[in-house]
Amino acid sequence: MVSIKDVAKAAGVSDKTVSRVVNREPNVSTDTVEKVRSAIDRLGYIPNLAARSIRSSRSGIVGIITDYVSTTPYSGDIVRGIQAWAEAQGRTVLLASTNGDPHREREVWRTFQAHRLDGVLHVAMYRRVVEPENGDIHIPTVLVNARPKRAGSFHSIEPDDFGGSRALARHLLELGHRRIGYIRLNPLLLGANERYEAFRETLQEAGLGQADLDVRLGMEGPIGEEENFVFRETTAMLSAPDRPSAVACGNDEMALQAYLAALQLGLRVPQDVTIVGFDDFRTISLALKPELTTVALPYFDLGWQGAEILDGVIAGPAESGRNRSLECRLVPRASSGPPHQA
Amino acid sequence: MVSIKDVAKAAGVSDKTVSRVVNREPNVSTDTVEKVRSAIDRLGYIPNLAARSIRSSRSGIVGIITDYVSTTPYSGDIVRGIQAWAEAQGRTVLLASTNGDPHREREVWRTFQAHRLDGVLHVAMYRRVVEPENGDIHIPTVLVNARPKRAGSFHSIEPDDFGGSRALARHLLELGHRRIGYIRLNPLLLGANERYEAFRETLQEAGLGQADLDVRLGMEGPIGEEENFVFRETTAMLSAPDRPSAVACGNDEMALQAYLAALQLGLRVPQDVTIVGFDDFRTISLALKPELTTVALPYFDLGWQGAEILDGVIAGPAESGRNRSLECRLVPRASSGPPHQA
DNA sequence: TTGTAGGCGTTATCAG
DNA sequence: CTGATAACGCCTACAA
Repeated sequence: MVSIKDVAKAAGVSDKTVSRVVNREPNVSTDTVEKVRSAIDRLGYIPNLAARSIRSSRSGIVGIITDYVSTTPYSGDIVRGIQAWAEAQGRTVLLASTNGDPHREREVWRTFQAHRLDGVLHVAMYRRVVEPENGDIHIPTVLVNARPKRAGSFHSIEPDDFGGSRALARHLLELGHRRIGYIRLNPLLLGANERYEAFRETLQEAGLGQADLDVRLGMEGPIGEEENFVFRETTAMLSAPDRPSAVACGNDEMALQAYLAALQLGLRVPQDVTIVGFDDFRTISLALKPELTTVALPYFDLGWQGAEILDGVIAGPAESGRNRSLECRLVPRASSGPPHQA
Repeated sequence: MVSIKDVAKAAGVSDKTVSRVVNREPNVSTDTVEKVRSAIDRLGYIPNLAARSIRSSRSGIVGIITDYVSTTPYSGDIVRGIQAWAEAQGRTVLLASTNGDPHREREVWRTFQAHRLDGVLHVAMYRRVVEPENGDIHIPTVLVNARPKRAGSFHSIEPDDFGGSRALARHLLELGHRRIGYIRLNPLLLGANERYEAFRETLQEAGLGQADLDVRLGMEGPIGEEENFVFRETTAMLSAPDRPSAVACGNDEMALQAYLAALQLGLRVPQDVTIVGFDDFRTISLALKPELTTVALPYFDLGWQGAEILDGVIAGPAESGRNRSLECRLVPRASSGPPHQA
């Protein structure tokens, strides 16, 4: 491996001078710079960052800790967002995952510490409350798609499921729907309740009563091995004589199953029944015909902005943790329309 | 930051002795080990890997280079497979992506070199032929889900699309189908042609003629912004008077659209028409009702085994690159059945 | 503008 | 079994 000394020898200068050129320090004659540059190119010298980080005790690396394999494969976008940011900054990203095992997580923190990471993004693949198992290891940390157990103990960034769900409900109201079905997500998911509550609340404010909202549980059980009732429940819901004119689903996967149930009953989307989802999981939302009206989860931006926040924490004094909320925008497509006039 | 010297002082031994204990070298008295261990715990000492890698010129880090954002979000499983292997080995994973930009890729290789990575896994998110842009940087490298442009220039590991597609065709033949539709993937994808060729060939060997196979192009155009004809073509195919009794789709997303087309025509799956996919993209294949018969792409294992191969390359002498092929298994579910007896 | 001495945290070598 | 010493590649401090 060619080192700074080799370059120095080849260029006929001291190693410190090479160092100066590499780090663009001032006070080096144009001549010398030229000589050194050419030697660097000729020898293919690349500075050893490990050696550099020993001196500066700054590695230029940020770590990502993820927990479970995603329920929504799309949540990998969070990681992409972080990466994109890191690349734009000339930083590097170290990746580790815990599989939800606290013991494993402590190991990861040790590894991160051993690499002297500048900061850590603690990413939850589904939105939830977390308590990082970092023992007594203090590395600037930001929680992404999660909030800390003890408010203020960490900076964090989350999607605004609540607002997104309100927008969705308003959309259906504006189209004229007055009898609406709702298929709930697994109650274990933090987003599940917010989405449902926002939806219910918005309809209530518009004057709809209990009886106008037909709520069914779509999934239940431990994450990753839940039972799935969506098809059965939607079929039941749409077979009833007073069936709703619109069905809102907790996410896009559920909406897919609602489509199948509706079609199997001979109902057309959206002429006979409006179906909407949540997440804008595009593999599904764009593959469905007609394409699915849904709410976009800003996964990429959660990652990117989370990284920005982390950068601030690394640089500045870490005041008490703040929580940032990211808008979830309504994405109106062809699966929603006015109710069928029976 | 507490260093090895602090521990040495606290334990009343030399720093080398601490080093011995940390690295589990032999020839240290139980007594000393005990003393050192306790000092380490007391002080919370964690070895500085950067310093270690300076001496040993081995970082213990492997890099992952990915190209495009996946067409199939499931292909993130390749990365998970690598990670799982790395974690089992006590190695760490550095992540970078190129977005398909050769300039960017050269930068990534420089960064990897700067970190003195032990090896690199060059991962393609859709299967294709690649030519790593590593300039004159020589780090042991294995291509995953891809093959090298110049055969033998790199080790590589790929899924056996061909074999998987044969298995799928045989499955349909065994069920008794004799008139079959096929929706082709974007021809730009390497897997597209293999899947189609294997399928056609297998049917031909079974005595089916040109007229028994109705082939349609499902997608076309640059990756990520292709035009999608699946719904339209499947609808046309299944509306014909001599419609096929089974439709094979290039992947599961296409199968989803084929379902919608069939249902909209009032056809039941599988009683009226069998539909099968490819990839076993479970977010779709398990959400479809009935669940989708498909072929599983061994993404996770591509990652894991790719990492194993890399480990061999790092350790041993790098003989000329070999290509390993991973089986794609048929996953029979409820969407395939015998043809309807008209 | 340039070079020298020394040290960052670790391990290899070799002597004790 | 243990420790002194040097070295890894780089940078800080200071001197020339």
